[in-house]
Amino acid sequence: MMITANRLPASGPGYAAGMPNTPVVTLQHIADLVGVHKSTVHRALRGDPRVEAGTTERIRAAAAQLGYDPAVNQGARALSLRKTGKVESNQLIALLFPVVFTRGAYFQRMYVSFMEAISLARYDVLARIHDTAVPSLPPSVVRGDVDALVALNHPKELAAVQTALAAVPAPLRRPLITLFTPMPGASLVTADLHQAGRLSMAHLLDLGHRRIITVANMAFRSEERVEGCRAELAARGMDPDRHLVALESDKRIPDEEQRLAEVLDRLLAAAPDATALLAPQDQAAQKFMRLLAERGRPVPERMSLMGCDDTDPVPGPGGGNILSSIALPLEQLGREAANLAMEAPAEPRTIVLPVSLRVRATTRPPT
Amino acid sequence: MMITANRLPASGPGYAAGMPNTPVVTLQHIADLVGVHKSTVHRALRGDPRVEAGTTERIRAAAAQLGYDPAVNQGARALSLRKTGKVESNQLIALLFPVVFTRGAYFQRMYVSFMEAISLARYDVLARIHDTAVPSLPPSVVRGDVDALVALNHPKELAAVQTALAAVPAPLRRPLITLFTPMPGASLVTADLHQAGRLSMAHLLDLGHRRIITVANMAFRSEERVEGCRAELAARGMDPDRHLVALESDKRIPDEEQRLAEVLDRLLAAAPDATALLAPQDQAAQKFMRLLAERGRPVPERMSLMGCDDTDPVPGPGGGNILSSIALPLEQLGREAANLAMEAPAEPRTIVLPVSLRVRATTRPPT
DNA sequence: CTGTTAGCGCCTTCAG
DNA sequence: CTGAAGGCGCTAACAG
Repeated sequence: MMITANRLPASGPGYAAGMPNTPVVTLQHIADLVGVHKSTVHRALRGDPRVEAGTTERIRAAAAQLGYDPAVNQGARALSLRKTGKVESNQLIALLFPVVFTRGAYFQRMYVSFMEAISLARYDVLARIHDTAVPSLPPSVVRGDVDALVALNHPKELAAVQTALAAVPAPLRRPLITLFTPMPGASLVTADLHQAGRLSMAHLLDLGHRRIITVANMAFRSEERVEGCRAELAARGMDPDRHLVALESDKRIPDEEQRLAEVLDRLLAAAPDATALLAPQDQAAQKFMRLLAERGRPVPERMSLMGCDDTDPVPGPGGGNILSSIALPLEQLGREAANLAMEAPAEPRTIVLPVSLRVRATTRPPT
Repeated sequence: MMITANRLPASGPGYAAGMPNTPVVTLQHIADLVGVHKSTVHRALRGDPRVEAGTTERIRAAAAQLGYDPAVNQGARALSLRKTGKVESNQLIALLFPVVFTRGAYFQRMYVSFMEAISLARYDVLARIHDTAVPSLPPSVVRGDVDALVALNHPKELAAVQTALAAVPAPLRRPLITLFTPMPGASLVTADLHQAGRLSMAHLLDLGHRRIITVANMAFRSEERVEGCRAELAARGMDPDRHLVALESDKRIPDEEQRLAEVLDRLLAAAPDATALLAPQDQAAQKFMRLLAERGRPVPERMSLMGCDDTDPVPGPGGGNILSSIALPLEQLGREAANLAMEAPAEPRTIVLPVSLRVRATTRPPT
């Protein structure tokens, strides 16, 4: 192994111009100024009641005067605390996510509320795009500089994160919080996707649909959603296998448009009498809508269509969104993940948030 | 001053379950294993040629075997290096931005390419939402943990950042890179907004427009854009004051819709014979379009309209974008900011990227 | 109530 | 070519 020397250029005159040459203030400096020992300074600044009130006062004043900032010497503090096994919060949460999620409203809505919750508490976010190409953990995480990790990704990548995390020394290891995908030993923040399946199925059944098709593998935990669909059928005493046809899209087809067309054609072949399509995501719903029209099944006249997530509106003639969908509480998911991360609970916890049905114009009784 | 004890819960059994109890490996551990002094280990791992080749080999093997990770003990290294005034890169870039920018395509496009460039180089991003409500610098920045800061904000907030930065001890202070807004002593990455003004004005003049109205204070550095407009007129030997009417919107009006309506009414009153409107942003353009229609001046029949930024499409009847605009290289801006930050140049540098005209359907010759 | 000491892990200088 | 010692700034245990 090789420790690469990766030096930073020293702050040059360009930045020094007009900038004060503030030195690094240490406890010793304050001690010298007040005329006490540095450990007394340490105790005074921590509010140790054993220090005489007057001394504490003088020390605090000196610290303020010198501009002492405990944050500056966090490194030394962490080093020292390691001796006794204590860990101090750095007010920093790591967030790992794949590149693909940076595009699209889905992730953005969670991300923004996550950032807001973090910033509100005066924490910071260590963001890293985490792909299989970059499987390593950020140095700050390895160093134990973060209070917790939040990871949003597919199971395989999450497993890689856990493996990497297992390799960091136990005292520096921090809790992991995943979004949507449960991982053993990690906290989980998710939406009730089973309920999402039940609600969408209930809506279509209430409208009178009896042959419904869906794609089983497109979004996070699609299987949970499909299970919910089947559970709703079962709860009504109906045969899931008869009323719901779920097929998987072929992930080997790189082009999304083609992939959707291919699975749609298979679905329609398997259930030519289907009257409703459950799309696993709004984005896909929009595309399915066009594909269905091309196949002589315009939505909603000849086919009802439901999205999921309620993130990407399908504008109708009036400009408003016409897509019936299941709304996920994305903002709340981001917030809950942030709050859980800042709590950094010693024991893994699971938070499941409710979803809600949004009935709009793409669903109607079958003709 | 008070150093608040902000302890983290120790990693509990929940996380330890199935997790190896990896200890923190230090140079001393390797030294013990190989039977040499820890300073020899240090030298060997750094590739110091003075160490005997065989010894180096054995030390490296031992390090690998124990799973030594230099990142784990960065804190101690930084502490020690402080003695000699050296600074080591943490592969970490701070990014400060206001909440408002997290919504909308404008920021997102820059942000994603910024993150991608950073991640590609195996760096990380320390993200903080920086508002006037949270004027302090992240502890990691104060501690000198980042290699550079990138800040995207309005001049007042940027000034606050510089003030806060001036207060951090000189050896821990890192270079600042701003986007769009030049600050003395900081690097700048921006688009050629003067050119944006010239190009949009040139386009309208070429179409035959002679009375053009615009808003002077809505986007970043609007004044530069307006100056460009005037420069184009001057370059053609035309009187800027006669052909261009620029007014400021009233920032005290909280509702954006109302604010735009108010300035539009003033503009139309000041130049009733105007045939074209230059909107400072695409988002505003979309709203101006509706406001103009309401005022009996439909775009483009009775009024030509240009956006700026080319971020928010205005869908036409065919679904495609119909808004003529000036495209800013937002992805490139993000990338350049990232690269500049990772270079962390000692001397401030300025990067100005070109913009380009996008002619679409909202501009046509005056009738 | 306050001072002294040792040590967290590393790097560097000085000895040998 | 390798070892020993000192110190970065902090905290905690031990003296007084």
